[in-house]
Amino acid sequence: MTKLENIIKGAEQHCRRKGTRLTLKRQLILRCLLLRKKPTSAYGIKTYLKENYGEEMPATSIYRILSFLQENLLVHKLQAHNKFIACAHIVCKHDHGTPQFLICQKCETVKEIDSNSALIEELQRDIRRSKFQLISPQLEMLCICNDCQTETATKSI
Amino acid sequence: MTKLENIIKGAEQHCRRKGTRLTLKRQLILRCLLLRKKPTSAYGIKTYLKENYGEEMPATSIYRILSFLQENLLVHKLQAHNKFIACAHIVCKHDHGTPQFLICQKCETVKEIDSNSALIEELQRDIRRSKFQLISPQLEMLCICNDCQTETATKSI
DNA sequence: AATAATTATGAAACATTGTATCATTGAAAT
DNA sequence: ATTTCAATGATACAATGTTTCATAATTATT
Repeated sequence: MTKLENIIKGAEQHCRRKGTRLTLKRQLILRCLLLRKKPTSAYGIKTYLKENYGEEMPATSIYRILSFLQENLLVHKLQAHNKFIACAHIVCKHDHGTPQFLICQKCETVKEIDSNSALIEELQRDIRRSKFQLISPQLEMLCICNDCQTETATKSI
Repeated sequence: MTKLENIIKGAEQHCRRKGTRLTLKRQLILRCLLLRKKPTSAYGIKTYLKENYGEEMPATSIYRILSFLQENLLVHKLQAHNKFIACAHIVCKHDHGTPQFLICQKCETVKEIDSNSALIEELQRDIRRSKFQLISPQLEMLCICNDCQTETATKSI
């Protein structure tokens, strides 16, 4: 079984456990995001579906399905560019505490890292101290990735 | 001198030091954000200008001016909702390391907090370890503020 | 199995956010 | 005074997201 199919199967199980359904359309959109790897906008998915599956899906449905996938922790929305990306931890026991995304501003590569959980806990303490309660823990950090760094360095010589 | 005028004066000095100019239009938009206090969209500013100053400003100009204010560290853009807010530290020696915003999802109140800088440094180390380089350090955390929490708690009784 | 109830998706129209391009105005500099 | 550069205006458009109402598919109930 391919890795992709394995992830899809994992996602199905995950939904079943939560009492929700990973319908074919939802599966299709998850597939897109898994294949694309890079963050993709809702309309980007629309185009991708059209070009690769001949499937015309209305924007409303795509947004709805993306919401479903987010609620079921299968997809993250990157606020920084209004784009979506498949969760990197669908088939591992990794918990979904506070995902942290490093986003390259040049090539849009995204790396989901796992900082020291003590660090995250301290951040949480700071938040509680300010009388706020974290509801959607997610950190996005706008970066330049190593490849793009060396690229520009070379160019400027 | 009012606090507002004091901040505007501070912003002017700040620009002068950087060799940029806080023109009247730029000042006007900064004023809006300082008065509104809550995060405001570009078009929200447009409406505000119209209603409160009778000033019709094209969207392009507003976006341009917001970019200017961001570059000059007078305004932050909150990625989470595509809205803008005046920097809380225009007239203090506070440095602009890594601003951290707690954003209430109900009432949109924003609190700019200052976590322990050791914490931020560790986050930076994690990033470097992943071979990324932070370029626009800013953390946005989606929360519920204390007021909205107690409000819903009361309602549910 | 037939029907009702619920959940999921489609379609159309629209609202909001953001940008590209080119023209115009205003300020600063020689 | 004229040139130059910086700042703003105007128009058109692209991209993102939502509202509303209709239809289809699934599940539950009899």
